[in-house]
Amino acid sequence: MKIEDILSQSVIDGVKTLYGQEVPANMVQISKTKKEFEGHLTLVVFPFLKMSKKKPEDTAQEIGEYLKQNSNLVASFNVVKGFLNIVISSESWIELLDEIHQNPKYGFVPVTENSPLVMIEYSSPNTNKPLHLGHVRNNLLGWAIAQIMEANGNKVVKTNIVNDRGIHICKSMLAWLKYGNGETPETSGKKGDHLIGDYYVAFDKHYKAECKELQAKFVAEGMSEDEAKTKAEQEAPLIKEAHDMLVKWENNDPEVRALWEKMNNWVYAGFDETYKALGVSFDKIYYESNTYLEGKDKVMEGLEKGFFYRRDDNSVWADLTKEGLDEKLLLRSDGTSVYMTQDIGTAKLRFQDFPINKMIYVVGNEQNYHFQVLSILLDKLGFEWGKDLVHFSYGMVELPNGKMKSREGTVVDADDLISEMIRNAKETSEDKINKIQDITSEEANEIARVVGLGALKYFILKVDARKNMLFNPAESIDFNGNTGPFIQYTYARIRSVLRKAAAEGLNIPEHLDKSVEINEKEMNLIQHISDFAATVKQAGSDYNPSCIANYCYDLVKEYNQFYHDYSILREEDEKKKIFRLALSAEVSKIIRLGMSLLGIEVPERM
RNA sequence: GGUUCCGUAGCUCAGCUGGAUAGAGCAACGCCCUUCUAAGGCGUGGGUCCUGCGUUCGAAUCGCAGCGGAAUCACCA
Repeated sequence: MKIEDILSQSVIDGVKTLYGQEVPANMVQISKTKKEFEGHLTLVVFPFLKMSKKKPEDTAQEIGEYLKQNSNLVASFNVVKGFLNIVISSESWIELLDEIHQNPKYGFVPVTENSPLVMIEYSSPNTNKPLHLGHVRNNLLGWAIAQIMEANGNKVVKTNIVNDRGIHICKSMLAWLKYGNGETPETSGKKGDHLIGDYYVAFDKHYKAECKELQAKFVAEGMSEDEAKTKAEQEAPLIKEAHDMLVKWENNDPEVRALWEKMNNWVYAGFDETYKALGVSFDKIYYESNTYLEGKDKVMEGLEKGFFYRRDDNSVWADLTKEGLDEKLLLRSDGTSVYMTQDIGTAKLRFQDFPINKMIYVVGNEQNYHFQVLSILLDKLGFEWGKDLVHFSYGMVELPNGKMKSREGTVVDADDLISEMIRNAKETSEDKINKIQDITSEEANEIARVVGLGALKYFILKVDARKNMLFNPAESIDFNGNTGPFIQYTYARIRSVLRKAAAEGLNIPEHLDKSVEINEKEMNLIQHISDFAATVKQAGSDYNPSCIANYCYDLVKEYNQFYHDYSILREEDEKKKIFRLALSAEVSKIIRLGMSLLGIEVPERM
């Protein structure tokens, strides 16, 4: 049981004994003591003044004395204004550390058969271009939140809905046919997704040229600039051809379908490489080409029940003005479905496939409105989890001169970024790696991979997911300071100390010796370690990986100060030496667990 | 215009279920490698927590208003 909780109960008992009044648990505010003051935990006594009818200092003194008498946790206390600073006994701290020591997955709630099932949708790429930095943020957040949900005792199904059909795919296909000369990933040496992406860009280039020409022609015929532009964009031969191709695709034209399949497979092979490099995976992948026709029947059902209405032109709409939103189109006048219809259909399929208790969509904040609507619609249509579906909405990744725009070529490509990070890590480590004598070049490469990715992942995950974040390609991601490698480095250093200790025959006992005298810094470290469980819980309820990242950094920073102050292996007092090794081992364990929630690997040496 | 989100050091970000003198990293400057891995530690300088009003013993944190920025409001996905 947590020290705070036990102490909190003692405070409740104390107030009752002293002032004869029951206080609700939420009135007991216990927080960590600020660094400037002596003590571990601080009770804010202001809420009790009305009961004690005394000055804050006197009230705090009284409660402090009660606690010291009645709780064996409390070693001493001091009062500063209305704050009661409590020093927890060193024995209690060691007991707590021992408890953590016994539990190799401290802070993780085990998943059982009866655990709720959470489905997490993330990644969800289009198959017409390679993944960029925005997708990287999505994938890392999706993976991290999946790990965090699992650590909080949920069964997790990770899913991906691949947008593999539509006009954008046809654009790539058309450009490949027109300008490709039969180029393949094999003949060109390009990754499949990059190859297709190049043709998407090629389409856009030629299309723009056509539009410009046409626009000039229409203007010459007497149209206004704007009118001419709109008309040109609709009438350009290339876009018409692409639309024809889409119609053929929908009519199952064998040639178009074969080409579509061939090119999509190239893209999937490319995506798989990127996913593998990022260390993310999925349990179930849905393809829009299989699901885009779903959802119509659900809409019709809603129409019959009177949730929706049909306009004169035959289109179907939901009126959400009562919910403070607009009206939303669900079926076009030609009866075909739109994005929203598809998402309803996908939801239906998923519910058939899995007994979902909770659905989390990891999708950018540009779609906040969409998910607000989807939630209401699913609820109306009788999906139990519809009302409280979670849209894990994350901010855009911005560049110094604004957003990434694929058409303007200002995207940061995921594959390029990953290999750049690994290369930088390799260069950086070359200066330092000679500290480790016996290291093979394979191991050096593996370290560079782990560190490079660690830097990238931590850089993205440490910032609050809701906020837009800035990435400056000119200043590549750092390896010093508040970074992934800093945390990884601390881990590797602890592991090195533990290896040396083991070589000396020093082993950490199964149960820790409670008679060791420990100092303030050590107690603070134990307190910090024990906070891990609460942090994991908070990350799970707030859907917030960044608090795990910040927790790891704080812990590592504090450990580094400890590490700097004491030479563990040179310590004369054997008991103390063992205790410090045990403490270090627990720190390394927590770092490993915390980083695993972020999908960041930790190296045994670096 | 409606809705939603954001605004904290020169830069990138923490802190936000109200609590003590608002924290890190980067950048600048100065110390510390014969000492378990210096990707480290210590120190100096740097703040109108966008503004105003309100609630409160107490506000960066909560409420309202304003200013500034972003997203969205498609028979695109």
